[in-house]
Amino acid sequence: MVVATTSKLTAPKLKKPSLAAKAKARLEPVRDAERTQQALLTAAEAEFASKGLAGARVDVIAEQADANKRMLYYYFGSKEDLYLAVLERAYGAMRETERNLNLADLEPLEAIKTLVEFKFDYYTAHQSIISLLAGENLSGAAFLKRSRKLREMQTSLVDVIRRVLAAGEGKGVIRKGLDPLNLYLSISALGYFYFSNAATLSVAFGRQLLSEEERNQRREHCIDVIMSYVTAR
Amino acid sequence: MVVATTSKLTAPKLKKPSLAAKAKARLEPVRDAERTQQALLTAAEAEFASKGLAGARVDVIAEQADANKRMLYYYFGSKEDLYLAVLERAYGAMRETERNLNLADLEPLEAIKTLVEFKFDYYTAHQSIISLLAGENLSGAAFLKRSRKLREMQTSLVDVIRRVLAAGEGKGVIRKGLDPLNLYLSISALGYFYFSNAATLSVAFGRQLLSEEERNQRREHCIDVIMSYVTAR
DNA sequence: CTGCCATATAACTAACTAGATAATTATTTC
DNA sequence: GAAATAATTATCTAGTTAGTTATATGGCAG
Repeated sequence: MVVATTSKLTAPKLKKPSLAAKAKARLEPVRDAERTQQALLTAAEAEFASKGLAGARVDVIAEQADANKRMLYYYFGSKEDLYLAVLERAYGAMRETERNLNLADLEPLEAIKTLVEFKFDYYTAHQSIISLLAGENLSGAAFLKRSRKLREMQTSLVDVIRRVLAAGEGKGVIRKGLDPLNLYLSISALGYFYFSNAATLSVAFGRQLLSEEERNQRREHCIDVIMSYVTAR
Repeated sequence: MVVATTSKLTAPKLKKPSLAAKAKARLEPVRDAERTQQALLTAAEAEFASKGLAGARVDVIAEQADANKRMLYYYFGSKEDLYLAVLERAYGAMRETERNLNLADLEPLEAIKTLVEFKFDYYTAHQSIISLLAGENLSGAAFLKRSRKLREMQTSLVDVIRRVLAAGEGKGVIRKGLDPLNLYLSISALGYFYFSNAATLSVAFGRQLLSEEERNQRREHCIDVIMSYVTAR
């Protein structure tokens, strides 16, 4: 049965259907600036998250987005500007979601617990933000600093926590004298580290840390640590 | 006064004195394999830590080490092998120091506190390990996995913590039912995150987080969080 | 003193990669 | 339905970078 194998040699190269071609088949417009930009952003997020800014390849991004490389430059100007766009989108989305928690409306202890759960669950669902942040920190936050959009996003979450802590103190349910910034850092840290260092930790402990079971245990543990820290006794 | 400026044009190129030249002046041997290797490793650690594997430049490493680039290949084979050597040295040193803490010899609560302090202080003194770990995690721990030396280094620290917790439970000073692995992760996390994400956090909060004062506060906070979690009540 | 070789240097190259050029085609506008 | 515009493609290029080649020399064994 040589037929099957020879077909590989004789058949014309099968070009994988382009995004435009697929769109046509679906009766969507062949040319769609918005769709192409989103496809590029999404592909770029995956590439930058897994390889970092220096390790990422613009050719790979274009290919993964089913777009011509020229479109990347057409819409984003340069590799670095594309990276910045990815960063702004991912980081901005996280901050936005965070803001919408409306912690001030909850009972103080419930508000703290909600924040711990949110942080953990957001990282679970959006692990690329971890990689992007890690890469950004490796470069001294060069791009975060450069971004007007992100600099202006200076969170007021610490102020929210401050009010929550004050309310809790007043009701006698939260320890006195807690520092809201350090508390926020610790809440972030407990969740972040587990995801950011899962790869090396899994090797160090010879154990798959990211399994669903381990993750649920870790989630409960994080809540436990923070709640036992903030609760008045 | 044109003299000073023209000298730039007429003077022969000033070669910066090579490592060998300096050694000669000091009456040290001009050729020293060990010294060259260490210089390369040290320069590489700085370069890999600040730029990551992909962003690092072998030419920069050689130059910073006052060595010829060829020596890098002579002693380490390739950029990746040099990176692995850096990783093994830095990671190995941390694990080695950790092992020497002899936590089992301390009172249970004192042992936990010592570990928290150690982690925080080690990161303070060796911030490049943070960057190396961050880079390694971005690549899914590809190199850590590849390293026979590091894989064999599987820490027994969790077992030590397990024994410390058991002893503390027996004496009634430590909460019952704590999970040693999650405790170790949390202790690491509280210190690590503060350093690994200092750059982006400083932008997000418009505040220099790494100042000595902030760092000391953070250190106390970390101790406080962990001790209030583990202490029986 | 001399011959050897580990250590070191400088100059080169092949491959890669971000970005540019220029021509082409779909969609919109009037 | 023609002209204008926006989106897209294939191909090229200049600069960079990991790794190599060829050559030189300091220091030690004998």
